[in-house]
Amino acid sequence: MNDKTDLPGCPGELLRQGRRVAGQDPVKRDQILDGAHRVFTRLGFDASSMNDITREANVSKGTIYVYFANKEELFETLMERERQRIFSDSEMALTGQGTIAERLMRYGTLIVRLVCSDVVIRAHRVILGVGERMPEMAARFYERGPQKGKQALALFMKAEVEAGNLVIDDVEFAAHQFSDLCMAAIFRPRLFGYMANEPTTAEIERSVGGAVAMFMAYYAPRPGAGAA
Amino acid sequence: MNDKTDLPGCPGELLRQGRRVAGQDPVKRDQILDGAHRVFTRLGFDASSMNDITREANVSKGTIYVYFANKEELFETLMERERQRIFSDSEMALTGQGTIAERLMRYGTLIVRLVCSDVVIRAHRVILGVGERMPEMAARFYERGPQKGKQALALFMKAEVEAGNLVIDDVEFAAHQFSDLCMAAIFRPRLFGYMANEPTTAEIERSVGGAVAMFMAYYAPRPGAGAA
Amino acid sequence: MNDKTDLPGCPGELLRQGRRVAGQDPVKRDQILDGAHRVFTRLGFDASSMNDITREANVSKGTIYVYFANKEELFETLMERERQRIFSDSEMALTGQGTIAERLMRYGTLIVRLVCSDVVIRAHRVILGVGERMPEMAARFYERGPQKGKQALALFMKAEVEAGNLVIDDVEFAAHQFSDLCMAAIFRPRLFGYMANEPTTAEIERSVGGAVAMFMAYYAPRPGAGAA
Amino acid sequence: MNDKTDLPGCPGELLRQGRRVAGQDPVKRDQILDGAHRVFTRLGFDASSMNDITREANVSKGTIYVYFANKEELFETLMERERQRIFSDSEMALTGQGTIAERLMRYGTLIVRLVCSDVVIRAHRVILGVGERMPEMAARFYERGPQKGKQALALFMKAEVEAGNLVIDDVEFAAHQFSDLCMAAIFRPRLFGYMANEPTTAEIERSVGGAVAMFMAYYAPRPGAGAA
DNA sequence: CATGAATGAGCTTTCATTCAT
DNA sequence: CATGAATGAAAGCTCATTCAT
Repeated sequence: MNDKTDLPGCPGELLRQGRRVAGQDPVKRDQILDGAHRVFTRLGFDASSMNDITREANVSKGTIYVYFANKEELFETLMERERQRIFSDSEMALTGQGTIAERLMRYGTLIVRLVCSDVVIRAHRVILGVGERMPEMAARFYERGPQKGKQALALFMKAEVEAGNLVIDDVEFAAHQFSDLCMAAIFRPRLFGYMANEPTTAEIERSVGGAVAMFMAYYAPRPGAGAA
Repeated sequence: MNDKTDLPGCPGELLRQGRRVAGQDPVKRDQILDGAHRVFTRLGFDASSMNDITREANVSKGTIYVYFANKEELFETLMERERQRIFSDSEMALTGQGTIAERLMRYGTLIVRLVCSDVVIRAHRVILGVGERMPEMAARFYERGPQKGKQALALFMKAEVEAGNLVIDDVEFAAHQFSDLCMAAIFRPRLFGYMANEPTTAEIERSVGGAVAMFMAYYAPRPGAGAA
Repeated sequence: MNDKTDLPGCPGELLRQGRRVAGQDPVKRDQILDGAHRVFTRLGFDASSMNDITREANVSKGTIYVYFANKEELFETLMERERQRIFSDSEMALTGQGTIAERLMRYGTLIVRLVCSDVVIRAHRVILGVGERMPEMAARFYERGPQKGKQALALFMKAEVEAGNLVIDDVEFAAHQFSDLCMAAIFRPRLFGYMANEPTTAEIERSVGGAVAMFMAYYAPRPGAGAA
Repeated sequence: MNDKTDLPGCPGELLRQGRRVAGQDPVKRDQILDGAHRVFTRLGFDASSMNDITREANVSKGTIYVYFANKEELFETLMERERQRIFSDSEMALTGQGTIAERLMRYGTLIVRLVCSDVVIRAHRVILGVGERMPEMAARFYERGPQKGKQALALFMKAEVEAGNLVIDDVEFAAHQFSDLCMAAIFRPRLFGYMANEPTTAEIERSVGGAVAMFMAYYAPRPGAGAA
């Protein structure tokens, strides 16, 4: 997954050749992004001032503008980085040992813990908050984030269907169903802050357990019973 | 000095009797809220200026401040109004004729069409965008909006469980499951703008149909087969 | 002292003829001035809003503009009224029984108590605060207020000089000297708020007593000693 | 968010060491104060807008807010500076050669010329104009300004009393008396703008001369005559 | 390169004044 | 006449961005 070629923070090939980039310090760049992350997730895009970021990142104003053309580019770069961090290894859970149910359980547990974590929920809110004004960015976040995880899940399902272990007509749709079922009573309450704390392991287990049970009841062929 | 309503002899008790302030024009008030709605959903809270609203609502700056103490109060009032508008009659769908599946189908169709509509999705984004800074407002929106609908659904399920038509251990949880299943492949893509248009009737039917099928397969007792 | 002919609040002859004045209610007019007085002395001219006055006077905005053309005219009218109230009867103290010293004592006591009272000190501050922008008004306030009192005092002195009881070259100057001596340690501290409370009778007595003693020591001819 | 100095890495301790804020330009600071002085003394506190000051000081709006947190702080800083400038060396006049009368004459001349100068009278008006709303500031101005001068005078008198050259019971009171006597016919008319121009040398000489004469007549022991 | 002082457009909010009722 | 809702210019203040050092 070579996402790097169209990072918003690196607008075009010029950057990798011209003198602006020469000598840029990736450590300082990350330092800025780290500060920006704290500020943006706390205040949202508009309410965050470049001064806030400057203070939080412990760099000067001018320095930020060396690394990022403007506030929006800084924001987009940051969100790109966050997306990559968040959704980097969700598919891992599907590989490995165990029954289908066990592997689904592992996968569901991982994504619920991940997606409903404080940091990810906050990132969601920030992105959604500017979704109307930066539509491609929000769409891209979804496409390369959650959507990607579901594709991996769909591929897994497709393999199991072909192996005769599952009976699913539309695996992409089923992947969506399973994912959303896993966080059924969690994701939206978390997003709105109605559920203040990260879900406990017990809560996650129960939710994902319910999802797996329901999913298997419907999609796993039982002797003498068709599903879809 | 702090003189929002511009009423000199406004004795306080009168204010809280009928309309909010004696002599205020509810039509103009709604006119302001309508303008504010257009602006806020387009730009989000912070990026919307009072001037934008002034222009969109076709009232003067001062007039807005006669009806609303400040930008935040205007926003909160608006969001309250939107919430009430949106989630006023979702439970209707559950009453009326038909089998359980038919009624669930009706309910699911209604909430998906509603919650995933452009206007509601935009309202969600706006609220989520300020969720970090106005946490109670976002939480209240969820509690009195989506949460309420789910409670009605849970009550319906409880009745059917008691009638022996469904076998459900935790109806609240099951209500969440059903709701989220209904919009499985729709809500999140819509929220992020990945799915640009409102779902078609066909898409909704398919999604809700899948949810009903899965739900019934798991929670409706079949002769000789236990569920939970 | 027919001051009424050039009251700022009665701009010209038109008012006394045209329909604007016909039917104006002097009670309501005073009601407005009373409210304005409370507000202006509390906040100063600029920081007082017409709404504040409206609230304090318990009249509507429009009503104020029936009686006064604008904020400035209201202010000037008020200050004119206050001046007349304050400095109406200071000369009384000089007439009546008693030695020169006794009468000076009476006069001094009266003006110190008056001029250093809370209400007059506040009026002073308000007028001085706008003195740069409404110079004629402030000057007129002084001319027809304090200055007038001093003229009465000078006349008294002149009479006593002619009677051979005092030896004074320039009575106007001596009147100033006596007046300022009376409030020597009081007026300026009061004006700046350094002396928070109105002077007590004892303080006044002492201050005026000192003034009289000093004045008499210098200006009253003693056998075998010339003064000025 | 609240970011007056625009310094990101401004660690707090540095701020209170030398100049107020590391890197701030004292020349520009004075430039702002000079402009503010012109505007404030012309219009008073409330009627002076930050834009006026901006224009008069020839700096941008933002720059003012780098040096001063808000309008009030700018004003207070300015008044503090003016106070120090005005009342820095009034006591000098008392030291040096000459008889008591000569030294009093010198002192009186100096303070009258100073206190009744255009610039000081204007400063008085501005301060008094906000005295009701910033009482401590006005009181402090008096305490550290005029009051201080009088204390020096009182000390001088005390020394002369102890040397047997004067007979004064309460030197502080006498100092007030002498001071106010010096500007008897000048200070108040000036304050109200009734005396439009700064007093001439002749006027001052006469006024102070009268004060010295009166003061000495009362407080200087003459052979065979007691005073108080 | 890094810095942060300077800019000025633009923000939210206030208020003297008007005028339809 | 009295009322007070409406107006819109102007207030204090912020902040993304630039640029001399």
